Amino acid sequence: MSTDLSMTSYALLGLLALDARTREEGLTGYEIKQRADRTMRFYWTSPAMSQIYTELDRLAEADLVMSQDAAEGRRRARRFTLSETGLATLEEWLATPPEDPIPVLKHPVALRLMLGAMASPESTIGVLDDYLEQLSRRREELQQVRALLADRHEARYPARVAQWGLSYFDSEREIAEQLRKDIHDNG
Amino acid sequence: MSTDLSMTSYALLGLLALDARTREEGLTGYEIKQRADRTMRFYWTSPAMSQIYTELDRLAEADLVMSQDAAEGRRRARRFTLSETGLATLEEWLATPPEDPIPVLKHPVALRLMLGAMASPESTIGVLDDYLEQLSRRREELQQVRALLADRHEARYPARVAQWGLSYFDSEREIAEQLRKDIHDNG
DNA sequence: TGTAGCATGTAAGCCGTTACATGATTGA
DNA sequence: TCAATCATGTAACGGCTTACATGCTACA
Repeated sequence: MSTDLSMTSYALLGLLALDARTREEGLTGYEIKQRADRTMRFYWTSPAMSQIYTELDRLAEADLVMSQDAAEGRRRARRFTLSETGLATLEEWLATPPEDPIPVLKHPVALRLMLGAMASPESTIGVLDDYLEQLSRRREELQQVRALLADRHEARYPARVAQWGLSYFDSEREIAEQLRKDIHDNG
Repeated sequence: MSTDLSMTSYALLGLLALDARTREEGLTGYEIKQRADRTMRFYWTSPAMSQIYTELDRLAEADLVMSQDAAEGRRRARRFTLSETGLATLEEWLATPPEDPIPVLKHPVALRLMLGAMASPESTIGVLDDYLEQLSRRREELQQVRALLADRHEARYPARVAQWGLSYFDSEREIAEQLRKDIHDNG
């Protein structure tokens, strides 16, 4: 058990596990991508389609997922479900606390801000404004996801994660506005 | 000009640019790594030593940095400084607002929380507690960096970035505590 | 005298992306 | 009938990490 998968593998197993609670047929690679785009991208990444298929092949090879070709009449499709080994692997992973739980953050705006002294205050403020705009757009998207999950007891954990994301966006908005003002006032 | 470098390349150019304002000799790869470990890792990544050397070679090849072998007597070392082209490239990059300014966040704790329903509340709370502990450790480290920069006018932009990081840690602490309580109360 | 820190590099390999290619089905 | 969406895959490559290898210098 547990040939040490990548985080993204566990994430895919997780999406399958979540789905298994409400459906039986499993998910196609395409559908997994949609789920990832809708929620996972906010606190992880949404892997490229090609990677999802590659990853699913690898997981199938390791007997962590089972694939089943589409029923006749329908468009060609492979539907993936968690195997028992897959479920056990996922549960084992969940029970093992992460060695280094600090998130990896790659913040292009902060990177630029570091060099703000090399640019005009106006252009730095412009970058912050762009960021603020993107933030509110993203926040709204996530807010809609959150709304779909609200009050569904089985979805309370995903709802909490969405809440986390909203809180992050709010905090970013606040500090970006503060820094904007600071730069405006003090250069 | 501008053969489209990776973000990390710009980050390295940025570290060289910051250093150039107070020193003339430039930095060794080793010293760049130290700078990156001290500050950059909080909002970007601190690249592996091997990558820094590889990257510096590439930048030197493109005439964006100049390397100079150590003066005699000293231990063998290559010191890197920004070239004029390098400075121009960096300034051009700074003037071009990022196409997609949303940070990439890979949050292993949020990923696990998404699947909290598969584990016991106690174990999920344990993960959050570990996270909170790491957070406060990290916060303290950054606080010290921040303290070093405080009140030095030339360092006001790096100080702002540090401030940003502190605000992020604070926000994370708050939401993690809230969610911890929520899970404790409602499972 | 020996260990920690300074300093540089090569090799192998993983993870993930973009670009490309193919084809079926639905609905306007 | 034509575009959008569903659906799957291959190839090439970039970025970054770990592991490994080497050697000097300061200092306890």
